[in-house]
Amino acid sequence: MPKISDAKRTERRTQILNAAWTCFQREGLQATTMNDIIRASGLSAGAVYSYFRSKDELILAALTTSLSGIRALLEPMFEMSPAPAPDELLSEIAAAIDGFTRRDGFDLKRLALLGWSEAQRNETLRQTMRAFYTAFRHQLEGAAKDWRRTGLIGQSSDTENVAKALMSLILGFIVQSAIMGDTRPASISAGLRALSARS
Amino acid sequence: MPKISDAKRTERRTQILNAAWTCFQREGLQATTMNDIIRASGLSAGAVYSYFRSKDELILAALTTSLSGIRALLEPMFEMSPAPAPDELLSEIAAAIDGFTRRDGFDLKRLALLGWSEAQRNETLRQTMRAFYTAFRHQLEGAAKDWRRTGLIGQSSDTENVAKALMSLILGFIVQSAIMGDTRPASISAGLRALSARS
Amino acid sequence: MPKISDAKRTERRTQILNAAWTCFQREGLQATTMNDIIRASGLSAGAVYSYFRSKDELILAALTTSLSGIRALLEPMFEMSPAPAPDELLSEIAAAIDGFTRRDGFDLKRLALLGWSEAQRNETLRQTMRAFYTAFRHQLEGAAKDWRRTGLIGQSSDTENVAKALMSLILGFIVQSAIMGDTRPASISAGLRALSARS
Amino acid sequence: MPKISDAKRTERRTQILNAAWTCFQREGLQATTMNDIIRASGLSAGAVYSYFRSKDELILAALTTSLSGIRALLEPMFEMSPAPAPDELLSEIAAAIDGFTRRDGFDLKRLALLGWSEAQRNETLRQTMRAFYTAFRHQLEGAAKDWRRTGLIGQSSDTENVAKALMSLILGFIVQSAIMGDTRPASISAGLRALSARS
DNA sequence: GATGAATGAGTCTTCATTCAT
DNA sequence: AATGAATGAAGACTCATTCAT
Repeated sequence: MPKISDAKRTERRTQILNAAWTCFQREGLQATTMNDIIRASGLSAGAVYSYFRSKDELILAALTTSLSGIRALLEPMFEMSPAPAPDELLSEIAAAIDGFTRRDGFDLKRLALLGWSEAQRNETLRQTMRAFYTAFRHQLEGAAKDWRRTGLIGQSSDTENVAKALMSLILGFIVQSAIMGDTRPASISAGLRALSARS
Repeated sequence: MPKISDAKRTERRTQILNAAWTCFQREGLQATTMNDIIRASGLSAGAVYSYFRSKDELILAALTTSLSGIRALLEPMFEMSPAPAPDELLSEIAAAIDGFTRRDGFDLKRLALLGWSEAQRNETLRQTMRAFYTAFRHQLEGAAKDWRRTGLIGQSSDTENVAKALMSLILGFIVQSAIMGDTRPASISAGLRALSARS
Repeated sequence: MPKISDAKRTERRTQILNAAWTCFQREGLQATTMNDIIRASGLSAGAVYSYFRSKDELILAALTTSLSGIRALLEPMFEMSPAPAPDELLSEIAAAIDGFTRRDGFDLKRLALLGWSEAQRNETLRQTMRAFYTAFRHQLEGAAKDWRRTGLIGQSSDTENVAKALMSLILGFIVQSAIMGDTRPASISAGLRALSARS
Repeated sequence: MPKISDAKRTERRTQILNAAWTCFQREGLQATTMNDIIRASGLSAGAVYSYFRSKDELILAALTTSLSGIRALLEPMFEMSPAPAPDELLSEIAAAIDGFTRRDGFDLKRLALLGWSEAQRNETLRQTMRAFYTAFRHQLEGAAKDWRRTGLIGQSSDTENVAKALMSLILGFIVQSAIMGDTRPASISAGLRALSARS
């Protein structure tokens, strides 16, 4: 076969990544063997290794691609001006994350848990994640500044802390949803609303 | 040789579990080898295997014991009556989790992330965790009912959702703290306070 | 496409063999991968395989060609009549071998060592080498007969043994030069001279 | 099995080394697979790897042990005083090397060729060999000094060169014997004698 | 009861070779 | 004729677990 087209190359990469995602979710990152992925991808060992140099690179690619997916998914929510109220923003973000799972068959939440664990022993991954979450929190802080300006939250609020709290609500939603399976996007925002509304 | 005393047995188990904790945190659950644990415990392979039948059992025991540790740690906070205000309770719980890390040298937060990941592929562990978190959330809901009664939150609040939101805040604190390393217990409760205090 | 010209074919073969030589010397015979050679040759895998059916064939060709190179190099030394004295012949041959290395960038001596090793497990190569060395030793024996005739060595000398000793001196020079790196062509002939000149 | 005795450990090591030697000679160093050695040793993969950390370590050990064997074999020849005449010393050394092969079933000469080749790409091995051959040549030079003193060779002889020439004769004997199979210890010394005895 | 050497299935990865384009 | 992507058997090595002593 002569030089393969770029489109084909990308398609093959995606094919392998999809196989990897499927396996990773079913078995976990370390427990998935390269053979699992190779079989699931329908390609040969050599082919898979010509696209990803090692299992670690494949793990990194799978997780990084997921992060990009979420970024693309959440980006639009921060472009509304003025920002939706906290509980609305929260429920929209949680719903988006939840929906991603349903739409593509990949459970972003499970993958997130796997990634956090992996990040404990993979410095590159840790850096990548940290950068991603930092950027994401910056966007949350941008919304918080909006809210402060428009009086949705107090004038003296520390927007960084607000962003951290919102971030926690989202991450905590992911954990509860993945582990307990009984937590819907709306529950969290309703809970936040209740906590905010003193009688 | 005479049967070993129960006290001795318990001590040995703890010795092994301590070794396991140390290794698990440093290397991750899957990446830790039995040999790592055996060496760290100062015992022989046979000895370790006479206390834990398999690596999986050891992982389960390590995580379950951690959960018990947290339970013991957090129990007292739910015995105050009336319950402290939401932001106070939150910061106390987060501080307790954070402090556990510092005091005993075991990072409960890292272990939590590892455990969530492992729970994806270990049904027994998943059940155990689910039960633990459910019980914990019930206690949070108990506090929420207090708050509703005392008017700290609205009369029509759904206390289950409040518990879910609080739970999220705690779990999210754990994630942020472990991955980003820049989130203190007080930040989250301050953020919650800001979100609650409309101008 | 029209059939490639013979000249072109020969050029390509040489190009590949040069690449192979370079790699073999740097990495050893077995440790060199076909990919190394393919990359070094600037051709495609398919192209290389259209000139040499297998790696073994390429190894054989590379070594055989080297042997031919040496033969061509040493041939003239046996055409002088009468033959130069033993120590002179020895130093000339050693110098020629040494010079080959320097001139063409290929270290004939390293290649020789690699070849001897390979000959242990490749019958074809062993035969080829044996034939080459036998022929070479015949030429040495021819010189020895000259010496016997001209009285440079005793009348009753067994010229075959003389050839074997000379051959040893040359082969041993190659080994010492390649492994120890401190042996010059002149050293060997000086040593031989000293051994011959009883006080 | 509780702690194994040192004698047993040594025996196991030897058992593995013997297996390795056998395989290396039959197949070559690189072409021998660990599985070959494992099967030949009668042990399991894990057992072999508990004695030798890697294939490279096993190769190194096999060659190093061989060198020690030769050293032990040749040592006594340099302890006679005065040293035997050059041709006698030569034939004794060559005969010893030749005999080693026959006695233990291991062909030291073939192993030598394999080692030289391997030394091209293994720095540790190269150092070890260089040290060994240097020491050996020093002993030859010691004999040469004896000869110079006793008038067997000229007073102005450069003993270093004499040693290099003798070394060449020995190494060359090894090569010829291994590759051509028609060269006996006595041939070389007879040849040297002929070369020395001008009419 | 304790030991730790031994087991061997299973892991990741490479690489000589082929063949569709 | 040439290309180089794909193949897949085979390699080195690991590690949870066992069991003879």
